Amino acid sequence: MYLRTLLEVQAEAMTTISSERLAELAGVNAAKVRKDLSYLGSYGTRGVGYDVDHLLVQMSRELGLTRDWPVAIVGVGNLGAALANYGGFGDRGFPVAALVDADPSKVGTMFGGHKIRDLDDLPALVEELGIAIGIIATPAAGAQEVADRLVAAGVTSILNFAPAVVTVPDHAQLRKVDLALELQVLSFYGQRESIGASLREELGVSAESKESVG
Amino acid sequence: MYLRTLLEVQAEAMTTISSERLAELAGVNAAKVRKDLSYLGSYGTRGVGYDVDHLLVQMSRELGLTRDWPVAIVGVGNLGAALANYGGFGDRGFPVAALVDADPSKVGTMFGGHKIRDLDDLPALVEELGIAIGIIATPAAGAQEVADRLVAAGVTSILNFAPAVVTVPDHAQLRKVDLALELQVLSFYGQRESIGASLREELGVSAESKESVG
DNA sequence: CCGACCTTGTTCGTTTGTTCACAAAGTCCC
DNA sequence: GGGACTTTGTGAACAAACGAACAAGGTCGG
Repeated sequence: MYLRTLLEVQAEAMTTISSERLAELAGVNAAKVRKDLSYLGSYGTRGVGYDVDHLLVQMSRELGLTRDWPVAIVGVGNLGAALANYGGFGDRGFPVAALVDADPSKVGTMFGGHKIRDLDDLPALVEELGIAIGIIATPAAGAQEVADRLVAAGVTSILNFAPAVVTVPDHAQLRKVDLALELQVLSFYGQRESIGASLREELGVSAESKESVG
Repeated sequence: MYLRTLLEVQAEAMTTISSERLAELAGVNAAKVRKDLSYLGSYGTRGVGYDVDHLLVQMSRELGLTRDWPVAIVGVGNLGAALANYGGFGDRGFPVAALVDADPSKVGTMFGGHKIRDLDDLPALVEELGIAIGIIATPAAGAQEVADRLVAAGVTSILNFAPAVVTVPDHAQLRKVDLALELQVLSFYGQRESIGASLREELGVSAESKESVG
């Protein structure tokens, strides 16, 4: 998040930035910014702030963003296809290097400039293309097996879009994005609001207005 | 998450479930399950567990999932188009009811069965279609304005896919999904692993093998 | 009807994460 | 060159989340 903010700051030709300003832009507390940045080392200058360029270099290095990380998308259904077409990954250093599916009728066909490969080809793909990250975009039922096969093939970073609990060995990293879950959380607040609204209506009370925290 | 797990459990024709089993399936601690479920009320039976059907009803009601929540996708670029085509939202009670874009050359054209509407139409769409949730899939630069206009139009729940810090008034709810950020986090661990691997190689130490926490 | 057994609901100590507050360090103007 | 001012880095206070442990409540077999 800091990285993204710093890139914007850099684009505005600012050479240094204070923790306070960075906190404001990133939407967090200034003390937290300083504590977080201190893990990189003491790169700030008291009385001045942090050198934007230097911070960006250090941060990119620490985050491993000085090289590209080829990703494989497993599951070329609705979501997988959508993600494959979405250009945002490649732009940010995560080129989609392979598409994989278990469905024999899909394997061998082209999609978005890639020939869809079989799940069994995973080890070869890792070897040939240096796949570092696997994206699971299969139905929930197949997610765990795909994860297992990704790990077996040597992929140690997995991003799971399938709405299922998936576990991996400790040496592998797993993150999950559950789109429906996010909407359900919003639905929860929407629900509470509806209840609040009908209650207020019933009681003839006007809604309180709150100020944004920024 | 519990809801999803319970639906699977229900599909297997189990009528009751213990906090321990539910915890295992959901990948969390049993005490946490009991604490979480206790917010719904005391729906468990000591010595037996929780009634799956009853829990599902209570939970769906509490989460506001007993009705559909129409969503509007703002920004029909790569990501917006991908999300619009992805059927997963509708299946889960969040039908895509409208597509909105600021680009005049897109407005009026059809996409995935919807005529793309102008940003200015938002208040009317909220009125006509009962849009409850707005999904921001624009470039980062436009995200804040879209959020402001969604809120102004009466949408109080927003899911932001744009890689930008967006703020909303306190009465509105905002959640964000940053796909590139997730990959960057994975890259960080991948990077550490690479460093670890080269260090170990240099020192002639073999990698430690860790057991999964399950 | 009773005792053995199971599972919930909740308390409480522990850990983790965030924020405040301030000394140390450095800049900048006169 | 010196003093006023700014900003970092971090120790200590505060807050939130987690998980172990256990009493209370309930089932079930005999």
